[in-house]
Amino acid sequence: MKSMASTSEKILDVAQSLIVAGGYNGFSYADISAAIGIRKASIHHHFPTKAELVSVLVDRYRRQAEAGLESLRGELSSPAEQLQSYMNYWRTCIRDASPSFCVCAMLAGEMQMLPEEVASRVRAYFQNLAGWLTSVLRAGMEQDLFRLNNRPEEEAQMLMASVHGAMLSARAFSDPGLFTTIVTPQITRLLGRDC
Amino acid sequence: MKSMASTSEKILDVAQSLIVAGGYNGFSYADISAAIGIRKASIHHHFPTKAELVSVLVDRYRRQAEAGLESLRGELSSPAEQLQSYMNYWRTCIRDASPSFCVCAMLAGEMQMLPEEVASRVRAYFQNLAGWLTSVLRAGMEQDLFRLNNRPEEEAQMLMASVHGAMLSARAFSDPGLFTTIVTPQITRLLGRDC
DNA sequence: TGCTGTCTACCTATCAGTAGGTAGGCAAGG
DNA sequence: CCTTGCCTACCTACTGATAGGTAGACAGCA
Repeated sequence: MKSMASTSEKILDVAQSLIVAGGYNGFSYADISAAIGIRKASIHHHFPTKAELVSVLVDRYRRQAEAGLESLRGELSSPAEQLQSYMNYWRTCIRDASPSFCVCAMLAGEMQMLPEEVASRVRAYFQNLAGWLTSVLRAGMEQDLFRLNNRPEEEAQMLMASVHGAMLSARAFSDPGLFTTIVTPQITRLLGRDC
Repeated sequence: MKSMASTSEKILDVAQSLIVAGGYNGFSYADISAAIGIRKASIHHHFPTKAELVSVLVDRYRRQAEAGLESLRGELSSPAEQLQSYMNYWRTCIRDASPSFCVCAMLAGEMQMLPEEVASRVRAYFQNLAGWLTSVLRAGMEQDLFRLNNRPEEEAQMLMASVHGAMLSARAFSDPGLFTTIVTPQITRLLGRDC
């Protein structure tokens, strides 16, 4: 009864963890094949080309993120809590699994040499996340929960950059706690504590 | 008289631009060979293994950064100007050459699958940069130029994450201006403008 | 003479991707 | 009921290209 995951979903799961560890060029069909115990050729049956596999993967990732963020907005009334909860998600990921990282932040670094079909989907993820953060910040501003020094779109970009940069630093220093150290004050700052 | 660069320096230069574009797994000896017009085997003469090449490259990169940051501290008396000037360096890089990125930020993402000799050097770069930023922030704080809400070490980490995250975003959105949009307010914030 | 840098020619391993075949499920038709 | 035909999922075996790396020859220069 456990793990009803289809083969193609297993392939995507493994590929995702491999991308998180080493990026687009950091994994091969052979790696996936070894991890889930089917032949290389069988993976090509599900995903004819690598670009297609990663495209599907990024689409799925964006949809999952979209759904997760949307449900945060539904379950938590306060924009401040929504923001905090988004940050907590990553804090937990990074604390529990050291190899944790945002798939799209990883791929964004390799943007220049990604197949266009993949690159455009990474852009879509960034746009999506920026949009969600913007609307949460705007809502918080209108409720006088946040005291923003810049336009919501800009503050959203700043926050997003902090989160991704914090992931990078946490990984560089092999220190999961560093993520919180970096991100928490950025959220605190928005809570009007500065005036 | 122009370009007295030795072959090994040319190799490192090309390798660096290739890493910036696609990371450790994103380039090969064949790529370098094609770019500077010598055979693959000749590159092995200068750098027997890829791990060694990248180790030397990161060492050189760290030394150059170290020297550059140190000279900023020598030439500019105000910590605020020093910080601004560090940020300007990257702003210019990113504006002028779209494929611009910090070598070590790139490699930090791949940390998990980097040869240990490379990984440790990437860590050294991050430590070095964090140290410089910390000391600049501390100096500015003591001169009452900065109004820090956190300890200088933490603010340094926050700033570093913002810079690297901003590079990522600028690349993801193919928008060099986004780097400034993200980083400038972070510096402004330190200038005590918030009270 | 011996060292430095480059070359040609090669190696083994792995890459993404293909060709062609097999086993089983399922549905239509006799 | 059972056969025919198609489908999905997987397989073995292979391709051409490329990966990082090596061996040994040769030319020029100290």
